[in-house]
Amino acid sequence: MSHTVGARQAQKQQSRRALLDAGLRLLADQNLASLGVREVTREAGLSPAAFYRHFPDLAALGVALVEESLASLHVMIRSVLAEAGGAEELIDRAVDVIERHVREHRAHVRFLARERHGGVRRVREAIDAELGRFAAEVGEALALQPVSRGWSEQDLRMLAELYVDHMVSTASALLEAQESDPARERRIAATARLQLRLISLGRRHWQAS
Amino acid sequence: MSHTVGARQAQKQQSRRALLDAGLRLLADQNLASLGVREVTREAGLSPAAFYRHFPDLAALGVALVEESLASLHVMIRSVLAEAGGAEELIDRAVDVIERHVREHRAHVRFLARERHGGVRRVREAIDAELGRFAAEVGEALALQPVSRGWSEQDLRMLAELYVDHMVSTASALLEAQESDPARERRIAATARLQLRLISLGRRHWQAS
DNA sequence: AATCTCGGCAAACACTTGTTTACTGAATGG
DNA sequence: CCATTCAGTAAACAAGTGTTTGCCGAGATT
Repeated sequence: MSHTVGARQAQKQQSRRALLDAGLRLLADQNLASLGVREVTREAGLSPAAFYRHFPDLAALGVALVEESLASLHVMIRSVLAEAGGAEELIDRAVDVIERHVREHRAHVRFLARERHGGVRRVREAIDAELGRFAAEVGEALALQPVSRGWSEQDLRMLAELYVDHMVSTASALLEAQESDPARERRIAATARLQLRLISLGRRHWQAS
Repeated sequence: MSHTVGARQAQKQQSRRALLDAGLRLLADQNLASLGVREVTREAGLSPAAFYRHFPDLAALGVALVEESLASLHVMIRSVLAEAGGAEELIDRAVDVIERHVREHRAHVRFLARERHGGVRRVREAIDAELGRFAAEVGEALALQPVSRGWSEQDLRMLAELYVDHMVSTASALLEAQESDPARERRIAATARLQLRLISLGRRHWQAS
């Protein structure tokens, strides 16, 4: 009758969260490949054996973190694409959203940047499968914009990938900037805006060349 | 009288090379942070203690690898910038050179991609200090091109960074493509060319907007 | 109320780890 | 040719590792 899932399951979820959080915390200055089961359980306040009640592997924990991290990223992307408007406002809004996202999900973003080319194959694959899906989504959104009239499927895809790659680069750069120099952060954001403006300029003259 | 540096030093250099090569080999599917001294020396055919005759740290070995990797990258960049020509030929040449570079220095490129956001601070810093220097160098080269007449310092810098980031993204993508799908490699190269063309288009209309 | 499920624990397994030690023996230099 | 330098070694150190085992005791189920 209650909408809760049972105290049993709730406690299990709590432990699972503790493990994920502990992992995320430790991965702030470490690689997934160099993480240890004992290390994680110690940080989470559980016994080593408890880990195996939740994940078979550390790689599995990594994949779970990928899903989490990309869920929030997904929300972010949609919120940028949803609002229509002139190119300039869209650019400003996109950069603002990225900036805020990095600030509010620092751990997740760092995790993605670090493990995207990291040493654990399954995690790597999970990440760029999902980034590919992002590009597809961005591509569909671009297709709806009037500027894209007459663009081929391939052209749209390459533009979408350019945007996604640019977003990733910018996020990575912001990550390191935000925790040291606050002025550096503004400089990076400004650069990103200029770059997006240049791309948008190229876009307007595509095929008209 | 002989131009050799002495059998003594030569043997030491040989061991050092063995360590670097062993490290590079192991880092093909591992992170620097998860690498072990014993692991490296075992792979190199030396005793564990021998390692400390060459490096104080594994991080130091990492930094040495960064220097190696970026030396070859540096040569590559110069070879792209040296040849003048129309925008189209320049783009084709740039992509070709990147493609070849990734094929011929797979281990180095993978190392850079992996450790750029990896878990070892000193290595991370070494890498992006050097990438910053690249951007500066590219910026200077761009300034000499006629298309850049009237561009501010800041604009040149942001364009250079856009190019460098794009190069890094492309190289990373090629890395994974080359060792699986050969058709995928061509698709990535084609996409990169399109993206560079779009950027170059934006460049021509900058400030003329 | 009795039974079952199952998340968590402590302990034990057999290794692997980084680093220091005292040493050996070949190239070096006077 | 004798003394020195020094790259490389084997052995030992304490400390950490992943994973399995049997067990407990609190929810869940009947």
